[in-house]
Amino acid sequence: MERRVRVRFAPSPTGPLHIGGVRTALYNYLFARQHKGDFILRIEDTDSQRFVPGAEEYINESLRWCGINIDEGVNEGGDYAPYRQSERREIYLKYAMDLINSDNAYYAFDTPEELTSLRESVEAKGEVFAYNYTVRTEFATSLILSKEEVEERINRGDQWVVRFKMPENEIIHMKDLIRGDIAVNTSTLDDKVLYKSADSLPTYHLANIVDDRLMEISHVIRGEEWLPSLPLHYLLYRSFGWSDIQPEFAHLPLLLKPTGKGKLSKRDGDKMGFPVFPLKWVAPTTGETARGYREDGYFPESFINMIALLGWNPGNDQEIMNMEQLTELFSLDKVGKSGARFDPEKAKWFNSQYMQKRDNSELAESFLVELKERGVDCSLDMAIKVTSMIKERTTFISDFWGESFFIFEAPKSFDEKVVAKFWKGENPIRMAKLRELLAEVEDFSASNTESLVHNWIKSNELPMGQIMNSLRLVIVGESKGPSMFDICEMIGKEETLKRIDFAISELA
RNA sequence: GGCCCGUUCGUCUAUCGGCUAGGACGCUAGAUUUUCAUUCUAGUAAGAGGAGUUCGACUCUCCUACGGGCUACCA
Repeated sequence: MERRVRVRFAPSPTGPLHIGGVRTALYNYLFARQHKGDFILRIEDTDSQRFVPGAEEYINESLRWCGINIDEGVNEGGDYAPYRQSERREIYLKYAMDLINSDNAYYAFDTPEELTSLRESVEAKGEVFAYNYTVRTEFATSLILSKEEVEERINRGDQWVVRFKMPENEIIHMKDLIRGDIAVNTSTLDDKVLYKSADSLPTYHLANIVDDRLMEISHVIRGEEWLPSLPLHYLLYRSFGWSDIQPEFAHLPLLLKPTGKGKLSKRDGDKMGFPVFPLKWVAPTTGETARGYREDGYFPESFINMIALLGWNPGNDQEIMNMEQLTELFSLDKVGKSGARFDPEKAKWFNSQYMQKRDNSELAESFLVELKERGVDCSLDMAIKVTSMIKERTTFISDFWGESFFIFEAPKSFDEKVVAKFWKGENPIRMAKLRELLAEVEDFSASNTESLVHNWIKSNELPMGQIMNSLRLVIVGESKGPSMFDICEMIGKEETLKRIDFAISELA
């Protein structure tokens, strides 16, 4: 019998959710949906030192914005609650004790300070310090201390940790859904801390394995940075006797900087001018801010489409896909093995694609918000007309104003280069004549003015380019924008004539 | 340093032993347009290097180089 697919996204609330984290969440979500399984959000807040207020809310809001729906989680609840590890703390100690009782782990009484200084002195000699089978008997641990001594130390309040007793010289064979078979010799691994008495909390490794088991997780899909700890996780499952029901693993390639070395970081975004986070973030303590895709004007569909293709593809040339299509097409064996450099230019291209698909009235409503802020009075109807006129030339809604300001306000100045090029010879006189012609026009619709003006140009054998560019200079102030007749219709007869008059007197 | 993972156009990638190596972004040129942009067309550009297996290798194996990750009482 196939077991029910249950996957989880398990971020740590230590700050804003990174774009790579969103991708991990997305792949988990797509996998769950495709297999009619469950997508779980588990908050891994076992590091009391690094906890950041607001980070959990940020994670939830980010996923909501992306359209990644959570089946079970801190806000949604579920049969396996609680989903916040800090609320599950009493669970973990028992499992840590089980490991000690089965001789797979042991108490260690050395303090972090002792270890740091020891590590430093060893490294000063150019050697590598590893807390493993070669040295563990040199420390105060339950491996060498008598049972009574261990109890006495614990009772008198000495701090302790539980460390995993990593086997010596054993080859661990693992399977990764993306990378295939992997083997590691346990002698290269160390005795990881699983539980710490200082805050009565487990470390990631213990909490993760215990919760994945308890929550009946079927597939662990996570970032490649976890690959080195996969042998430990295998060994933990084995020590608990859960090897036959452990989840399958898939380690995702990392997101790399657009240029240079290393993985994508907040600094890259700051330096190159693109967001690294889905939403804007304000650090609660420092007040430091980081821009977000939402605030930068990206559509969530576009954002999702873009990150979905970072490290995965459907195997054909299709690039524009919505969540339903992604769900249908997603496959772990089409996930790439190597890290993907992030390309901000392509991100923009995706948004312009989605811009064209967007409904005009929806876009217009967003545009109206900006117009209002600028003190521009505009009806929804008008905004829709403007939108349909300019959207094909934009990537973000924030581009709208720059592409349409001349519809809402007359030019106060005129582009010098365009003036030099077109406001010469007979053109000023021609504009005066054109003004007379337009003053007589009753029906100011684009189609009517267009045919009238074109006829006038033809019958008088006037140069089309000179006339139209001069008119554009007069009406817009520079050499850009959609069809002149559309613009004239939009601003109306009165305004058109006014602008011609103003330009003639101003440029005289 | 050690361990693990990876390596096709500048970037994201297709190819699962037969390739004249395909698509997209970007860039360049041309066409369309009254302008700018859009759009369309075309061009640019890749299998890290070396051995081996094979009739045949981008695809499989090994070595080297390079890149990435991990190496905390962080996740």
